[in-house]
Amino acid sequence: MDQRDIARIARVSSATVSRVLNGSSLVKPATAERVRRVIEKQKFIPNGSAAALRYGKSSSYGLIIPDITNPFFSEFIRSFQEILAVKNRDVLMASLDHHASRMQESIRRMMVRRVDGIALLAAEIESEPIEALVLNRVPLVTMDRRQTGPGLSDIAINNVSGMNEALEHLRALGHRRIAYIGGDSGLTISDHRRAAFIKAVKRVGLAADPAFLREGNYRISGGEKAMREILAMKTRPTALVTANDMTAIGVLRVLHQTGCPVPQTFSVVGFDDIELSDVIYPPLTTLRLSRQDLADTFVTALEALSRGPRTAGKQYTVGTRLVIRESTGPAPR
Amino acid sequence: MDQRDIARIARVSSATVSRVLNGSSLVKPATAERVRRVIEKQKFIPNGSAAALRYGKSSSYGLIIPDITNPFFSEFIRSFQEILAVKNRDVLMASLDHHASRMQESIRRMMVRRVDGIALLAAEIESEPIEALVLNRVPLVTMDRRQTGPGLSDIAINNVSGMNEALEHLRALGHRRIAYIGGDSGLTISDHRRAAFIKAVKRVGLAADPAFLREGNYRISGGEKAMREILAMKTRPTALVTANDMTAIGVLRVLHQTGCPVPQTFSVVGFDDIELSDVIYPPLTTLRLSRQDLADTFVTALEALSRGPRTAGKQYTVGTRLVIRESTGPAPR
DNA sequence: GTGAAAGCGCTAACAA
DNA sequence: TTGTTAGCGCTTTCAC
Repeated sequence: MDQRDIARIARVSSATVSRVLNGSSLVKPATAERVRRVIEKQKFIPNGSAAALRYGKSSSYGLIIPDITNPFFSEFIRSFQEILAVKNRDVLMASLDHHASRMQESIRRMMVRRVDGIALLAAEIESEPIEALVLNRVPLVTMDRRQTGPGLSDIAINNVSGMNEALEHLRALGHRRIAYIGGDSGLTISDHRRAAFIKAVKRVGLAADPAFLREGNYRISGGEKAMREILAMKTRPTALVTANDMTAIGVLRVLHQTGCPVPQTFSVVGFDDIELSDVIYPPLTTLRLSRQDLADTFVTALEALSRGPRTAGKQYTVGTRLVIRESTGPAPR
Repeated sequence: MDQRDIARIARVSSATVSRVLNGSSLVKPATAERVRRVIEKQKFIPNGSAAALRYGKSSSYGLIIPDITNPFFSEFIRSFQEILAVKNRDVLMASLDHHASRMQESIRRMMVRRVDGIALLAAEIESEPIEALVLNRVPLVTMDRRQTGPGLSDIAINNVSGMNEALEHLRALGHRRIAYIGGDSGLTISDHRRAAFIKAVKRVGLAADPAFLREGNYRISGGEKAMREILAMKTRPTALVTANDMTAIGVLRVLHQTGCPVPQTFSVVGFDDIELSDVIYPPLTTLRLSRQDLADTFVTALEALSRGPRTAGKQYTVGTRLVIRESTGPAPR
């Protein structure tokens, strides 16, 4: 069953059916109505592949994330899809799950599908796949790479204001030794966040002790490992800031196991504000990075780039802000 | 850049390029090699829409889930995608996020894309969208609907063996009053699971007190609400079985807040074994339902149905088994 | 072993 | 306001 069949039954041409389907104003209302009725009656479903072939694009976007089981990303996906569903666009998702090698393969699959653009929230990307995208005029929007170009936009996370808030909060509570547990080192995202922490520490008049800067992996396990190392130190911090909430959950878990009450022995500040943050014990003080805002910005950026094939990229920013719950308290004396 | 361009450069016809791309054995190795080199050199990416148009199918599957932020489903997605990526198939995902109305719309979008089949892990489905799928010969594989037909398979969760294990475990620990917190009532999935619980209770020689059968919503909030109601009862249970781990987490949270140590005051058994189960406190005793097995079965079922347009559906089963951790212990006396 | 050519279903330019 | 028609890029007979 194709448009021609509908056309035949409705006694019009297939062009008219196409016009009706696409809401062209050129069709006489009565004709349109007649065609619509036939479409309805026949339960006709247009063939998206044909339209995609004709247009050279598929009205879908690719989305590449590092790890779908990290709630931050699944919550992001939800927002991203929701926004695009309203615009009648599909999402082709790929989760790397810590196999960096999948990046190439995912991008290729998306190019075969002729996606109208790719949102890349994942860690590093090598220049080769980027070149392939540029070459094929596929818009790319990255997160916190701080690099733009033709068809390439970036969304920076403004860690700084949030980190400043967090450090002021901790400082006001009397903390002077504050540690940071980052993400996988080497990722630009980790580096920026870490740098924002260091800057904020200095800003409140404290020294950034290198021993207090630990590495994690954005997962619970990384938080656990780093926290155990910290507990083994002779001079311990009294507060910890982590690169994301999963890391903070790992930290809390170790503290719980070793019988260190939070926030009496340590204050903990997370990053992201995943839904779980409000549900774990104690509810986590954290830097909120709105998935909704982030998803909105990604869509805006993608749409802007989709307008022209070599539109200049833009640098966008989304902010963070402190949400105070119960995992922070006065420094132990 | 299309196949004809490649053909021209390689001094062959586009048919030969197509053959090379699809690994046809009809091409002389030397020719194939030459073509491959040109493809490589030109960084040619075939157009999937054209192939899809030609074939009438898109080498992709649709996946519909109720809630992507429930770890059970995000873990499932990971497995499902991983299996299909190897087979070079894409996944078109839709998360309903508790808007049942999105089902129709999602199915329609998938039909427009001419998916080769749909995996439906979501709650209820009305007969209308199912008919549309059958009419268009789109294979459908559902979970725990226990209904099959031409082009329609089902994967039942064998709750029974797991529930029996759980009840035997609790019974051996001396529990006699055991409550159940289910999912949203009215869903076939909830009903089956609840029925399995009741059966298992009787099997270990206990009565299934209706007051001990509560309703939840598969989310943390449902577990919290039900647990608060249970705490308000005059005769309380000493153990709880929940319809999924998120519900159990809600239960644990309320018990924590009200100062009831687990498992000393209540034993709690979850369902699913999401990765978080091992990380919360206390680590959750739960009925493991392997996402890997489930995803494997879905793919197997979809592929079986894809072979012929009206292949008879099959009833599959995946099992559950008890994982004992620390949220269960001897009944308080 | 390879090529020519038809056609998958749709849209848009042009004609009427 | 509507119809005719030429492709979009690919696969697949059918010839050679």
